[in-house]
Amino acid sequence: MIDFIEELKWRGIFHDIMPGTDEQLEKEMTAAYIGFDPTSDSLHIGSLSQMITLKRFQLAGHKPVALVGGATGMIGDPSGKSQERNLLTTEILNKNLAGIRKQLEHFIDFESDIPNKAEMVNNYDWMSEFSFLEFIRDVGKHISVNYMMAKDSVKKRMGKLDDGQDASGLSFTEFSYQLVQGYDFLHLYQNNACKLQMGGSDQWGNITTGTELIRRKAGGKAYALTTKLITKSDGGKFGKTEKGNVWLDPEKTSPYEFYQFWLNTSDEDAEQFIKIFTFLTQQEIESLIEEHQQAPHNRRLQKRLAKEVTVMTHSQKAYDTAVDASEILFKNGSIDRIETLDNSTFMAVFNGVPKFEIEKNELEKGISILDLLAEKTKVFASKGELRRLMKDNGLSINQEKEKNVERVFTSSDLIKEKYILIRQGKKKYSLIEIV
RNA sequence: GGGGGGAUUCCAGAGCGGUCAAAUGGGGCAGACUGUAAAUCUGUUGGCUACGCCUUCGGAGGUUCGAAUCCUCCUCCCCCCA
Repeated sequence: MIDFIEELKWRGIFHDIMPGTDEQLEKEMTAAYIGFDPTSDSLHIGSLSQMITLKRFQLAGHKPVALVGGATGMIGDPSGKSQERNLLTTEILNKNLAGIRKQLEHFIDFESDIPNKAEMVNNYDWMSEFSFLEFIRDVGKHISVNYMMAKDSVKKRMGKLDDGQDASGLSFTEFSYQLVQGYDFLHLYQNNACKLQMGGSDQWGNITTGTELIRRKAGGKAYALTTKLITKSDGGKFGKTEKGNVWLDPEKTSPYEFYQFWLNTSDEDAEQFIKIFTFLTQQEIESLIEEHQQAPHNRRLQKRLAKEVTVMTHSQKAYDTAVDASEILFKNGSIDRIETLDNSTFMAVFNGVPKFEIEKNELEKGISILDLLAEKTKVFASKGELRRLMKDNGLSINQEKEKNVERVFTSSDLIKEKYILIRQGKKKYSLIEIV
């Protein structure tokens, strides 16, 4: 059996642990849960490492429990937030829960007939039954306000900040979040024999409220394990691009963009990420790192990382298409190559590229480049921006550099009889389609 | 309640009657180099029918030939003393 904690440690994701956790894991098959916040209808790659942690836990012979926060999502976790959160409506929450369930099922085995098959629970199922009075009598009585106020996530929102400014304060609703999450742990401890809660290091406070509650109310012993929050070597926030979050839902982030995100990982981060986000063995990873250091320009590490994560998240097919698209868009992307693509491949390659439309007859009349790209379509925000780009030699039309501001377009400029391909700089494509 | 300071272009932050579409830095975009990396260097960064015109310096008025700059009122923010 794989030593789960050792595994997390060499992968560099281990953060903190409550004493006794390792003994518990050695002693017996243990159930552990991680909570997922339904703040959106898809998880993004920030949650990916948590899902993988659950998966590793399962591979180590233990039983993972994925909790979707139907109840806690209604409240909002103050951890890591400097401002009071807006509440989600029930309708949005339900939609989000459904989306997240689907993604969790894709990663973790909830189906097969193994003793440690995964379970999914929704804390709304037990919290919605709770009356306020019952809750404050049965749960609130066991935890002191002093204890709750000592949490970092709460302290940061009260009194003065380091720079002397007043903290933003937090509502009773957010203050009570940790109790609700703590109760989840108690509930799962009592009903699902769940003895361990895992989460990001920002969850430590919430998790220990749970173990405390279990100790006081059930007289039981429960454990906590946290993983490091993933950071980038340049200090930027992990999982964000200019376009925002990188989502696991292919509708929100196309497999091509997803693949590109991982491919563009910096050298230092790639060494870290391949350990965290793949199931490759230590030997495999070490030899990859060594290969990469020998010939960094080949970017073997990034390619392998991107492959593993894309196949795992989407599919082998989606990965193949993403690689094809990358080849076409970055390497030998001659216009002839693009012209000879069949329609479905063409659409796959340009899936996720912003698309703009133009009336057929406008093009037949002939239209100037400035009007086409900055007036009729909004490929560029202003004509000035487009002029500047052309002056800097940064615009390509159908893969040919274009510097002529007077250029006029007609039907003869179409590729595949209905598109004009615009490229800004090296990698930013847009597609105009006639309608 | 009393006293003081401030609001400037994406952000930070100069400007304090004409030479201001507004210094400088950051960020963005592009070019060179390269590995679709990092670092570096270069250009660019309100709009347009472009050697000119239009819209911008919290909001509304006013003084002036001329205002981001002066005056009045309003809104919001911060600091100090109670």
